[in-house]
Amino acid sequence: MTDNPIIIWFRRDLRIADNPALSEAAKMGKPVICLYIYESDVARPLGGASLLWLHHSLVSLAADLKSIGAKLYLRKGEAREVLNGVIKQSGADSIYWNRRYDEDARGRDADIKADLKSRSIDVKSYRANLLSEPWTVEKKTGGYYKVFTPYWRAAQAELDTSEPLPVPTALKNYQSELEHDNLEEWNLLPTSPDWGSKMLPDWSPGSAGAAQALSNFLKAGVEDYPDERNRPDNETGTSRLSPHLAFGEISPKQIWHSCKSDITKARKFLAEIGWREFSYVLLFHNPKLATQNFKSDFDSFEWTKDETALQRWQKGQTGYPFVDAGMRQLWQTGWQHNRVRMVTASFLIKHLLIDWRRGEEWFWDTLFDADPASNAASWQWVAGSGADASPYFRIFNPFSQGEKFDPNGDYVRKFVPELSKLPNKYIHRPWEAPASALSDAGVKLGETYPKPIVDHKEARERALANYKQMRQE
DNA sequence: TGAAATGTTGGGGCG
DNA sequence: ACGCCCCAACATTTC
Repeated sequence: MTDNPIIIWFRRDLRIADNPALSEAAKMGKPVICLYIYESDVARPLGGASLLWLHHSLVSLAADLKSIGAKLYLRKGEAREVLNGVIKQSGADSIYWNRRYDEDARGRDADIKADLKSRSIDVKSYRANLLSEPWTVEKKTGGYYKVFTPYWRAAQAELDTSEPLPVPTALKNYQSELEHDNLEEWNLLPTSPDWGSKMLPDWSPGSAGAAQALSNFLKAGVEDYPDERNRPDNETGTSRLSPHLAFGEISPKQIWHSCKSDITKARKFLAEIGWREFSYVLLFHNPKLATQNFKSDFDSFEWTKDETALQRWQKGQTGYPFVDAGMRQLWQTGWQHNRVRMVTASFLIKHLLIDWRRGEEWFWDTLFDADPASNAASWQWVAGSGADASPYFRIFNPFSQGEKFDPNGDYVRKFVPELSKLPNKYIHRPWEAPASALSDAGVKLGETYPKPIVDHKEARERALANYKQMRQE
């Protein structure tokens, strides 16, 4: 056997446990070069929140690798050129990686694979971030599932829920020096202003943080998830694993395995893993999922181009406390509770009639968990343009949703502090509060907190009329 | 994983 | 005892 090194190309699989590419490379007994490339030629660059997370996740991965005797090499540039350079410098004769599924990355990976193979480099790719490949679950009549429930029923029979791979122990690190970037020089962290350091105390990027989040969630009781997941005022009601999953700091298989002792108890929670898998099926078969209506009848829909309204939604100044709390939670913490995502997205699309793609872009930029499949599929779900989508007439009421799922107003008070002294009765609808209640709470509508940007009833009727018209055309 | 309008039922107040 | 009205509570329909 030659002693030529193997390159392990890390992408969105920033972990050392249950990492097939890494484990397979370790098995070969050859020196390994662990490499992360900050690709400069991607179709859709990461958003600001994702870049911040990536920085810390890479720091964490480097430490994890160090603990098993390996170094993480960082390089910026076009993947093909970087890989060619590393091969030339190191004499590597193999490259292993874990697959990714968005069209741009898939295309690049396929080109690179063909090119390297033609030069007798051994290229191997693995499934690491999904429980089944998006092309494997098919209907009996052929084609892929476009409705979640039958998809998930069929998929569960085919999921790979085998034991997650352990952290490789016998890793032989490549010993010579290689060209290497300094992470700081990539400038992934925001400066002037440094909004990042305020966001991170809530989070711990990296595999250890992911494991901790999972353990906290399971301790709180996964059996309570079906109800508690709807309560944004309960900080332990959801797993908060989404950013960790998005960067591959934890694998869906590891999550599944942690629930294995009682799958029934965890069924609702695991169904959310199922939605993630389903989103990847949709993305795989619809590469333009983030920019093109899944249902083409929506192509004729005339969205409004109200920049002021868009900005008020983005900054949490719509005058609907529950919506504003959600948008401010996103801006301040890089995350928004799932129940609230449905409400804020519905508000942008249906109350303001703004194109779902504007919302998708905003979430892409501001969410730590921004994911090419989940983000696009979920926005289309709310718009009604997606597969198995929310029906056009489903319009979330921005204040009754708050009253139902944040009954004590704790969530609103946390993120919309200027309303915090309002009594529960009016916390979700300050425009109905009598003048005395407002003045007692120090609220001046239109000054300290905005009046509703649109009237709910009118906006609802307008949305129904517009959607109805589109269906008739 | 919706909201609102409309329909139905049944108890209680009351003449 | 009876009919009538009101209305809450629940069910069904519609968007």
